[in-house]
Formats: sequence, structure tokens, C-alpha cells
Amino acid sequence: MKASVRRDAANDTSQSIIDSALTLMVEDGLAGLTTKSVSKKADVSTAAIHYFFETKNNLIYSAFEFVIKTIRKDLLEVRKSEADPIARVRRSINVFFKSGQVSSVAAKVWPHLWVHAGSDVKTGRLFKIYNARLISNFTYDLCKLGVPRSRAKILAYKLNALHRGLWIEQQIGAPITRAECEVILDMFIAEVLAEL
Amino acid sequence: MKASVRRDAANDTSQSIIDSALTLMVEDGLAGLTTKSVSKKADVSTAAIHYFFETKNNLIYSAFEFVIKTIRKDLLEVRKSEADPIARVRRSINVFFKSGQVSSVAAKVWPHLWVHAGSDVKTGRLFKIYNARLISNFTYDLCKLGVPRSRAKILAYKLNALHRGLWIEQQIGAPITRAECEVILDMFIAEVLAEL
DNA sequence: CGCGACTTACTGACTGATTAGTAAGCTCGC
DNA sequence: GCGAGCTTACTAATCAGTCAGTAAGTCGCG
Repeated sequence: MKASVRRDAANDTSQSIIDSALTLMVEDGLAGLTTKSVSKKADVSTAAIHYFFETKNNLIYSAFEFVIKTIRKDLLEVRKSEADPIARVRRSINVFFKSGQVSSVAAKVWPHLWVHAGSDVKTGRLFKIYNARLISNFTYDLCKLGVPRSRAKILAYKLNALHRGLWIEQQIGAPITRAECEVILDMFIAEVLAEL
Repeated sequence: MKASVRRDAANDTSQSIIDSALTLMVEDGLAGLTTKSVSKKADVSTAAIHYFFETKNNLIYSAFEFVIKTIRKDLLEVRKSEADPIARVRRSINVFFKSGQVSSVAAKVWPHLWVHAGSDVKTGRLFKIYNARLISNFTYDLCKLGVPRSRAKILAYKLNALHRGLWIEQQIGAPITRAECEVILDMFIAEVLAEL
């Protein structure tokens, strides 16, 4: 039970605390996230949480930061390895829907982030910055296709809304299939191309 | 402080408890929702909450139920007073974006509902039923326009995703204007009509 | 190399505040 | 005078956060 053996790196421990917090968040919601439950899942003492994160709120923020950094990294990789605008958009969207990678938990954390961003200023800022970059990237890709700048921005908003809405539909709404999501996202691309 | 004056109906009190719970939910999140804070805001004792709702979880569920019932009522009214499919869809979507009516708070509660639906089975069921009806209504309207049934369902999913995604964008993401939302929703309708 | 000084990474035991929930009783309108 | 609609007063549990202590590792210096 106890982690009587010292871990080789503090990074391991603090990361396992973050992982545990995210898992519990998905399972029971933020209300069920206590220092006790997190420490139990991470197999450390509650004091360890305060040692690394000082406060519980800090831990929650760090956990969200980790999720956003992870997805930003994946997104950046797509942009680096792919130059074609359409493929970029398509593969970027796939990042949000893929599961099992890094941590399937991270993907389910989104609505918690939205909720927390609504009441916590710091998390709100984090999300807004992330979101602005996402829109900026999409806008850039659409411009490359030949769409005028102002129109591209609107379409980027639309794309953002679409993938987020589909995520909700898939996770907690209708039993919509991955294939149906794909059809809808393809419709978007076809519509953009038809505009040109 | 104390509600020394007896209220004329228990309904008033229980409704004010629900209103307070929803307000606090939006302000501080579910984590900041305690029997104490709710009772303070509703200007009753904490015991009153247990008198009407038995448990805190029951109160939360009842609050969500109220929100969904309220929006269902608004939606139903639109459907009753409007026969034209396009106008119906347009006005239904407007219900989600209008604020200040009934309680602007209710509109901001959505992400909390999504989160709670993910971990609480009962709330999950509530949301799924509501969502299924919404999709069903949209599908019906689209069929009336002449869209084939299977295609109409896909389009209904898309519409649902769009309005929800736009809601998130508007509330916690980019500073997207109401007018821009309208443009995007109009695009949807134009696309549907172009299909015919 | 080697040993004392210091740092990092924790633990277990604790605390004061807060929590959801209860039990018993008061009070108003009928 | 009785029942619906509360309140005051309480409890047991749980909460975030603190603190002293310690094993293990690192570093400077002779």
C-alpha cells in the first residue's frame, strides 16, 4: 500500500497525482475530487499533494494545464508533419476524437474544463488562450485554401463548434457513431470547397 | 435574515431553493454548492432543503429537471405556434440563445448538466431523453422539407452539434458575437435547402 | 575517496472548519 | 387542534491544509 520506497523522480509522483485527479474527475466529477481520494488512487499521502501543488485548486489547474498541453502537442505535431490544408484540418479534428492514446481519460475531461473555465478565472484564461490558437490555426488553413480572411474566421468558428458539439453528442447525448461524425465533418469540408 | 413571515405556498420556497442552487452552480460550480450556501441564498434554513428534497443530490437532480422542463416548455410552444419547418428550426435554436428570459441562469447551466450527466446515472438518463426528443423534433422538421429520413437524422445531429458548440464558443471560448452565430446557423439552413 | 552539510521527497498524525443530514419542536392557517 | 411548513440545535463524518520528522540523495571540500 504505502510507497515506502522512494520514487526515482518527483516528476513521476506529481504526474501520477495529476493522472489520478483526472481519472477521478471523469468518474465522479469535481465534487467527488478530494485530497483523500486522489492520494488514495495515486498511492501517496494527502500531504504529498500539498507538497507538490500547495492547494487542491492548484492541482486542478495543473491537471487542466496538462490536458491542454498534451492536446496542443498532438495538434502541433499534425501541423508539422502535414502541409496540405485539408489534410491538416481533417487530422486535427481526429486528434479530438481519437481515444486510447496518451490517456483516454484526457478526452473525457473537456466538459469539466468548460465548467471550471466558467467559474475559475485562471482556468478561463487558459482555455481562452488555447481556444484562440485553435481558431487561429483553422483560420490560417482555410485562408490557404483560398477562402477570404473574414469568411475563414467564421468557418473556423463553425468548425470549432461542430467538433465540440459532436463530441458532446457522442459522449453524453445520442448514440451517434464515429462514422456519422465523420460524415458530418466531411460535409463541412465539402461545403468549404464548394464555396471556392 | 430568518423567514419569519410564513410563505403562502411551499411551492414558492422549494422553487426559490432550486433557483438559488442554479445560481450558485453557475457562479461557483457544483463544488461550491453546499446546503449552507444554498440555504443562505434562498433565505431558509439548511433543514428546509432536506425537508423538500431529502438529499442534496436530489436537489441537484431536481434543479436540472427544472431547467430541462423549462426549455422543453419553450420549445413546445414554438412548435405549437409555428407550422413552417424552417421557421420552427430557426425559432427553436433561438430558444437556446435567448437570455434574460425565465432565468438567464438556466441558460448557463448547460455544461454543468453535461458534466453531471457523465457521472450521475439518473441525470444521464434525463439528458438522454431530452436529447432524443430534440433530435426527433429536428428530424421531423427536416423530413417535412423533403429531406430523406436517414439524411434528416444526420442533419439533425449536425444542427444539435452546431448550436451546442456555438453556445460553448460564445460563453467560454472566443468572443463570438450573436450575429456571427446567426450567420453560421443560416449557413446550415441554406445548405439544407441547397440539398433539395 | 569519503564524510558532514544540506536538499528533496515524502509520511503519519493531527486540527479546526465545514459538511450533509437528523431530531425535536414551534407556528401559522384552516 | 392538527397538519403543513418550517426552525433551532445538534452530530458524526469528512474536508483541506499543517507540521514535525525522516529516509534517500546530492554536493562541497579535504
